[in-house]
This record gives sequence, C-alpha cells and structure tokens, in this order.
Amino acid sequence: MTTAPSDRRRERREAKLADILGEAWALARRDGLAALTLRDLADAVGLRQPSLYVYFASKLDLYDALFADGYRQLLEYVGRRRYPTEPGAALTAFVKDLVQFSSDDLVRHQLLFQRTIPGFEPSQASYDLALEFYSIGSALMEAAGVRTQAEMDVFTALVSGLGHQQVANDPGGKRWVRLSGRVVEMFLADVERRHGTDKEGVDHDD
Amino acid sequence: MTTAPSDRRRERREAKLADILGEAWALARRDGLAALTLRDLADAVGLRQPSLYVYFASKLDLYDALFADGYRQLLEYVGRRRYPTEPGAALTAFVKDLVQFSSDDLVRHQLLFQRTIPGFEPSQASYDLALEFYSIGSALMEAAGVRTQAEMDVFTALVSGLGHQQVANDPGGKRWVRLSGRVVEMFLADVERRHGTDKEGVDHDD
DNA sequence: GTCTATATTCGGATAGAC
DNA sequence: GTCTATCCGAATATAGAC
Repeated sequence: MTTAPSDRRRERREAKLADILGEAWALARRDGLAALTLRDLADAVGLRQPSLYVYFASKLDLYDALFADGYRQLLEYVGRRRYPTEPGAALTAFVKDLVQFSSDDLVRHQLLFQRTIPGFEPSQASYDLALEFYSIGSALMEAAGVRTQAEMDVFTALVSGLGHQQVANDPGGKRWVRLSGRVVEMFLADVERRHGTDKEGVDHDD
Repeated sequence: MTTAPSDRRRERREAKLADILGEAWALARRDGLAALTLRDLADAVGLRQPSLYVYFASKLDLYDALFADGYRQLLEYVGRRRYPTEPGAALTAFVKDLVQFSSDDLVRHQLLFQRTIPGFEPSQASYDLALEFYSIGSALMEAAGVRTQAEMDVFTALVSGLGHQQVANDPGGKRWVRLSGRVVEMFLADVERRHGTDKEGVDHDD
C-alpha cells in the first residue's frame, strides 16, 4: 500500500466527514437532536442517503461521532484558554467557560451531558475524550484545595446546575454565566470553612 | 344530559386514563422516553392502537398528559410533607425531597425538567401545574431570607444540579440526595454573608 | 368506546452496478 | 466512494363498522 495517494484520500475523507458533522449539528439545532434523519443530512451535504453509510455504520454511530466531536470542541475551547495561576481565579474562569459552552449550543449540551437518545451509549474511544476533559477539571479542583469526594460531588453539581439553568431558561444568554464567579466563591468559602473546623463528611440520611 | 350515568362513565374513563398513564411511564422507563410507541402502549393496556385516540388527540398530547401527571405527583409528594417551621431546615428538607424525586424516576425527571422530546411543549393547563410547584419553592426561599433574583437563580441552579448529577450518575441512589443539606447550608451561609457585608449583585463579566 | 382495516409516510438499512 | 433501487419495518393517524 503506497502512502502518498492514501494520504490524499484520507485528507479528502476527513474533510468530508467534518462537513457532514457540521451539517448534522446544524440540523440537530434546527429540528432537535432526536429528530435528526439521515435523509435530511444526506441532502444537506449533497449525497444520497445510502452514501452516508460509507462514513458511519449506523445512525447511533453518527451520534457517537457527534459526541466525540463535541468533546473535542470542548477540549479545544478550554485548551486554548490561559487560566490564571491563582487557583480560585482559574477555577472560576473554567466554570464560566463551561457554562458559556453550554449556552452556546443547546443540542450539543444535550448530547454531551444528558442521556436523551434512546439506545445511545458512547464508544470507549469517545468516552476517553470525556474522561480527558474531566481530568482537567479534577486538576483545577485539586489545585484550589478540593480534597474529598463529597466536595468534588458538590462542585460537579454546581457546574452542571449552572449549565442546565442557562440552557433551559436563557439559551444563548449569560444569566447563569454571570453567576459562575459568585457560585465558585461560595463553594470555596464553604470548603475553606469546613477544612478549618475539621468537620467534614458528616452528612446524615433521614 | 343525566348526571348519574355520566358520572359513572367519567369514573371509568378516568380510571382507564390513569391505567394508560401508568403503563406509559413503565414503558418509557423500559425503552426510553422518546422511544415510547402507541402500539406498545395499547398492548400494555389491552387495547388496539387506534383506541388510544379516544383518550389522546395525538402522541404529543399523550406527552402533555404525562407532563401534567408528573407535576401532580411532585405536588402530592411535597404537599404531603410537613416541613419544619425553621426556614433553613424546611428548605433543606424540600431540596432533599426534590433530588430524591428525580432519583426515583429518570424519565420523569427528563420530561419535567429537560427539553428532550422534539416538538413537545406543555399546554397552558399543564404548565400551570409547574408554576404552582415553583411558587411553593419561592415561598420557602423567601421564608429563608432569599431576596434578590440573583440569589434565586443561584438556588435553582443548585437544586437542578443536584438533581441532574443524581439522575445521571447514581440513578435510584442517594449520593447527591445526601449532599443536599450541605449545599443548602453553604447557600444560606453565602446569602447571610452577602447581606451582612451589604455587597450584593456585583458580578462582573469578562 | 372499541374494533378492523388501511392509509400514509417515513426512516434505517442492504444489494449491487458503476 | 457514490449511485439507483428497493426492502422492510415501524409508527402515527384516519375511516367507518359494531
């Protein structure tokens, strides 16, 4: 197998693939994530519907590619950012970015953070991208003094809550984006207070 | 129109309707909310598929009935509870109930709190039930000293975040239910602190 | 109110030529 | 890699008898 023509082919193929994914996002935004159809998608990219099977083995496989694409966007989004060295400020900026990222695209938020498509489960390769992202968040949390699992659970709840409210009640806006700093402040003050009084993890059931 | 037989008919009809909704929830839990079909539903309640149109004008109408049913369940769930007179304790118990309610039924959580079904929009009558519920939450917040819109927005983010993480990462469990008290504590301490220093609502963009 | 029968449309997927 | 042709099944919805 020669490499030169194979490279060129691969290039074209990947360009086409990116095109398809871009149109798929656009259609999902227009009609809803679950209402996306391969026929509409083929029309949008100038192909016949069966030709899409050259790129995806099934419709769920397309969702998987979108899932991976979304996390790549997210990784690029935060990877490009230079966060402050002060850990608290870095965490605040990070949260603000995440909430903004959700606000920017409702269906992307749905696919990445909610379980909305029946039967869809990300592949291992796609899920690895999600894990890569969460490890960034963990590092920032640790740097800011977050130690226990309970603290991390509280933090993830805060972030997902801000993102959810933003997307659900002010899509495209900044109403909850703007509250991010305040919420992180509140969270870190609480962590600080609990470490100080050395009373942690004593949450009781009822 | 005589009333006696009409009442009996209505009784039977409403019993059947409740039966249908119950089976619809069960199927949604099994296959996913969006994967619910009228055929399966008819089978489950011992009817032929077209007969469902006696009870619902369309499939979206069925979703609307489920939406209303879900909020009625929620109203009954919190309405039966006697919350403590101490406002902070009441708010904590309320949040715990909400997160538990989400944990108890993933698809109900999806239908009530997420926009997952393409084309579905609750009717005014159904949405009124949602508003009725939110007014209960508002009253509890006010009693606990929550004053500004920003504070209310933070609170709703906290609650929805706890519910979302619970449903997404520990459905049926209590991992985030247990953190509810801690989070409400953290929130009220923050409100208190801000009222004390009289520095509120100065969140800045960037 | 429930049924049978059926219309209609749609959508994912496959076969096989070019 | 793209096409034509087609299959197959599924799903909502309607018509009209009982």
